[in-house]
Amino acid sequence: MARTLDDLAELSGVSRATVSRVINGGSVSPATRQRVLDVIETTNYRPNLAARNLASGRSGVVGVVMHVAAPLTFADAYFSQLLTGICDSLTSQAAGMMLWLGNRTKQETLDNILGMGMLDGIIVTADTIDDPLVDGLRASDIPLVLVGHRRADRDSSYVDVDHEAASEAITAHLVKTGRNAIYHITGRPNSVSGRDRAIGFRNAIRKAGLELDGHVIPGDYTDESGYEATKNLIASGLRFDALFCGNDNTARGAYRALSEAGRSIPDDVAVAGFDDLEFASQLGPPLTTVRQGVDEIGHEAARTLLSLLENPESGPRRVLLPTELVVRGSTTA
Amino acid sequence: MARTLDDLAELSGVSRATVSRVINGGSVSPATRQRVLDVIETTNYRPNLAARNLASGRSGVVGVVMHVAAPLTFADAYFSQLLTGICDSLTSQAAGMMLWLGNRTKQETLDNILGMGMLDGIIVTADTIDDPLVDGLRASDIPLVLVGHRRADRDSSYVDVDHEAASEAITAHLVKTGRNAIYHITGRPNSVSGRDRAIGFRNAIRKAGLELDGHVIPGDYTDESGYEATKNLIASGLRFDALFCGNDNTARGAYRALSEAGRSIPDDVAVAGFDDLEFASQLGPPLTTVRQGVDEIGHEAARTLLSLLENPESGPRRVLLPTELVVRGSTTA
DNA sequence: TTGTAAGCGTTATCAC
DNA sequence: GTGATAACGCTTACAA
Repeated sequence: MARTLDDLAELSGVSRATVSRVINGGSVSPATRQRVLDVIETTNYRPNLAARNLASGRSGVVGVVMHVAAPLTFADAYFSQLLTGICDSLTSQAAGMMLWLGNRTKQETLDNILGMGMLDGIIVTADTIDDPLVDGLRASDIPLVLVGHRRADRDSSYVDVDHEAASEAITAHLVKTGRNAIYHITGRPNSVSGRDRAIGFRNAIRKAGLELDGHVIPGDYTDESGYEATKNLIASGLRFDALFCGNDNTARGAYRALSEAGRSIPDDVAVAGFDDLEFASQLGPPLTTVRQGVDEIGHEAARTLLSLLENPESGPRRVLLPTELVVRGSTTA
Repeated sequence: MARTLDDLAELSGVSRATVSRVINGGSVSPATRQRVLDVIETTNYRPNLAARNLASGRSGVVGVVMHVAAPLTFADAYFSQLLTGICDSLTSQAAGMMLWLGNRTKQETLDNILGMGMLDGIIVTADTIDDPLVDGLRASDIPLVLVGHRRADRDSSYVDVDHEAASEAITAHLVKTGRNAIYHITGRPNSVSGRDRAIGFRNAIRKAGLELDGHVIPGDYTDESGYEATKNLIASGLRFDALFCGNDNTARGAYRALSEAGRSIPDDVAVAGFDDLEFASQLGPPLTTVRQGVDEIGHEAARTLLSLLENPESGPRRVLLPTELVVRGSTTA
């Protein structure tokens, strides 16, 4: 069993350089190429990545960093789906991936990642707005694609959806269906998506000329926060006929609180979410929400990074994926 | 900014070999060591993994392979928790990890993984009993730790819990609390854990001298399978006073069916699960189940592999982690 | 304790 | 189209 290029070279009676050309697609005569390919086939040869990396400067391995509070990582289906999407795309492109999960301190993780010293590029996602790790990574000279962390600066590549526009759209839908006392239970404080969704909500409410003051209630993307916020709102005695929740989880919590209070959805209160997770369509009534194809985001992130590596000169990639407003029974009769 | 050992050597006025010794803990005089360390500190040097790997034969990177049907990967909290545990342990040991998710064909994945040619070892988990990928990996000469895939052969290292004993224990608990028409809704066919849990169930029933024939109903670990199986059982008109479900998800489905049929838990039917996922304690009534510390399994898998790499001569590691019977309201008044 | 030098398995630049 | 040959950055005998 051939272990090195030299073995292959000897077995096929050519030089190592020629074997390398066969493998990497240099110009070789059809006859020799075939001969070498046969030998490769029968010997079950596998190139040594480390050596290849050392000689060429690239490794075929990209890093995936999810700098997210540990328990949160998979509580929210967002991250698992994202990881699945990225992994899937990368594998099909024959690129390896190294993974960093959780949120250790910036420096520790940074040393760890950069110390790897062999990553062609990095896909990074983080949940807080000003994540020092993201900044540290951006400061390094390794190609980077941010996910769900859109930046205003001109030199970052990112893949994201337009949370702001989507939120404005779904809020406008609530307005259009006749609601006029609309509240928003926000996502996690300091999260990029939470902030942007709240902005979209405010925009829509302002455009509709509706009351905004006190209509933004802090939440944190959990079922519980939706439940508590809704319960408090009910207890406050304020009139409300629609709830735009930071995500589907939060909406599910709101359902519970409304049901306990005997308020009917959508007759008394319309409820809208964000994400379109699997359970959204199975709630009673089915939840109106914004669908963002999370695995598609993952795929696109991988594609984007690979294209960036392929062609680094062509400047940063800035990809905004479309969302879809999914209207179901929770907002319309 | 120093990029190579040679840079460091020059800056600190010693040879490259000495710098290498400082970094890898060879014998160096305190004075020179300090001098070199200072230079390393100020230059923010990071060793090149590929070169180190090429020269030493080890990379500090382990592979993690989860050969599981894609949609299943994170539907079951088991795999996410496992991954989190592994990742956590590995990172804290300064070991990198490469990840392969999903279940592509054996050969494709195998080429991909082995072709990496730089992994020090692999942690592999798969859901089916005879996974060819697992066999392919075992056939390679790379150190391997199996998770949830205990093997009888004498030369595999694994980390698992004793599904069989745990199932026997929880079934015995049902017997002891006076149940005598006990049914088991199994886990996924061909899954290692599903098979072992069913064996444990059978053992307990036999020892109790109860009826076993027809009492093992096929399920697949999903909520739905629990719901359907229970519904059918009710429809069949057969008397039953206890249900041991393949996992907590399945038990949740059973709850729904029982509730729809107006049967009370635990008065009419006792229900038991397996896993002790977060929701188990929040069901009404709280679910009696088996707790297996999944993240601990992940930690242990990482530790085991690292120890195996450290000391390959000392033979395979075979770790069975303890489980805990958690008795709650679903089986006792 | 320290330095010298021989690899590790590729890729890539030359000549031929 | 093909073959020498010099990197790539590090580890590790072996000498000194």
